[in-house]
Amino acid sequence: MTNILIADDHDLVRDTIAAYLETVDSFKVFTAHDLASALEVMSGVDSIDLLILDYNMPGMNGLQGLERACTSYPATKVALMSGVANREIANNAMERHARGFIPKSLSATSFINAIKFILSGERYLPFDLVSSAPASKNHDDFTNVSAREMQTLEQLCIGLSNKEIARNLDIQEVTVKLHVKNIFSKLGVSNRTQAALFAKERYLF
Amino acid sequence: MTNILIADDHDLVRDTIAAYLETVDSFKVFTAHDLASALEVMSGVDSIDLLILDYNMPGMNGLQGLERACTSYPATKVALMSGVANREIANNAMERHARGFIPKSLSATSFINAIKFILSGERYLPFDLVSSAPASKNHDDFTNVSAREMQTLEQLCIGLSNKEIARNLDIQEVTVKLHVKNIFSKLGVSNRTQAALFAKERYLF
DNA sequence: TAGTATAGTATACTTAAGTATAGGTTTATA
DNA sequence: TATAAACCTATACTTAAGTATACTATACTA
Repeated sequence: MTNILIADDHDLVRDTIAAYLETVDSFKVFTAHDLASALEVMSGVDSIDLLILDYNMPGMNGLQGLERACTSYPATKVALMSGVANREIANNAMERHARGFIPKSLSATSFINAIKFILSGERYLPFDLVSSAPASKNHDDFTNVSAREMQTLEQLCIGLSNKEIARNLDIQEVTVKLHVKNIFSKLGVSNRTQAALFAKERYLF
Repeated sequence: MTNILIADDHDLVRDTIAAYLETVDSFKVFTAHDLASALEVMSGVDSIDLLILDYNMPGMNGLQGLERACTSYPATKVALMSGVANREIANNAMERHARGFIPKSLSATSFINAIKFILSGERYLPFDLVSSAPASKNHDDFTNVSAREMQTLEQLCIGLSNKEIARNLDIQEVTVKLHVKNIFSKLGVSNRTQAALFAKERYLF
């Protein structure tokens, strides 16, 4: 027997999905109308295999609710469901260890398939939401770079000249040159193009 | 009744998959051992709903076989199957209108789910293959750039100096400068850093 | 309080980048 | 066979980029 807990504040949506899930397969479905009551159900039932959280639901607070559920019940697979198929939300959710992102625009059969996928250990993200997914930032290579050098690097990353950067930061061009030179040695590159590419590859700006 | 044609040159793999598909659901499964015989079956049967092509199979010729099948039978959903879960191949296949990419490392239940997904109109790509997928290239902004200028731009995009580019292309530095200047005006940028960023943003190299 | 890091400036210099004009070759196309 | 386009080179020049050393000033820290 597979236990599924579905949490959504829209009664109609939640209950019809629950009813549908119980008809098509041997699922035992629990429901909740917000995050608090969802976590309450979690603590009362022996084991929920899959927890489906609505993104726009009291207590969710963006992706904080997702993280809270994931850390509180690591054995349970947690998926996020949302009415708007936002790419950024989906990617952030997956980065925060969601097992799946379920847009409500999905067809009923696709919805079932997605749930089966997640239950079988796969992670599910609709293809049209991942066709160009931005990777996460990597700040490790920039720990030695000072604040002012960082501002310089930021302007360098849009292809500005030293003179333009000096004007924008309201300092002399020689000072910019100094910052630029320090950036090179700290990043291990040898010119401004390499520095810009280096930062961009690590999705700094 | 749903018709599925599975084409793979490994008899054991193909026939066990076919047998498995017929047991779990109401699928009518056809088989082929290479692309030529697959297309032959296609022309003989009224309608194949899903065609599964093995990437390493006689007649495939990389992704040419996929394209051939897609264009010859636009009404049929075509998925690519491969023993090695290569990200680049998967993305290229999806760009070439494959309805799914199925790594053979998939579990049996996930395999079934993937097929159901594709049959229901979704497109399927395993999540671990898309966690940081590069977007599709955009060549529109580079139609006026000549071949030699393109080679120059490529080296410029790794932060090389004019002198280094000249050495690599075995031409004089002045020629490189000419190419670089032409690149600037064609791309509408004003220095090499902007040119590199411009190309990178469009995933050219 | 001496040391260290960041930040800014100044002067001076070398090298690279970028612009401009002129002229040459090959190759494909009208 | 012109005529264009891509490709390459030469000379000459201006500006930007990058390096080096030396000198302030502030703020934090051992």
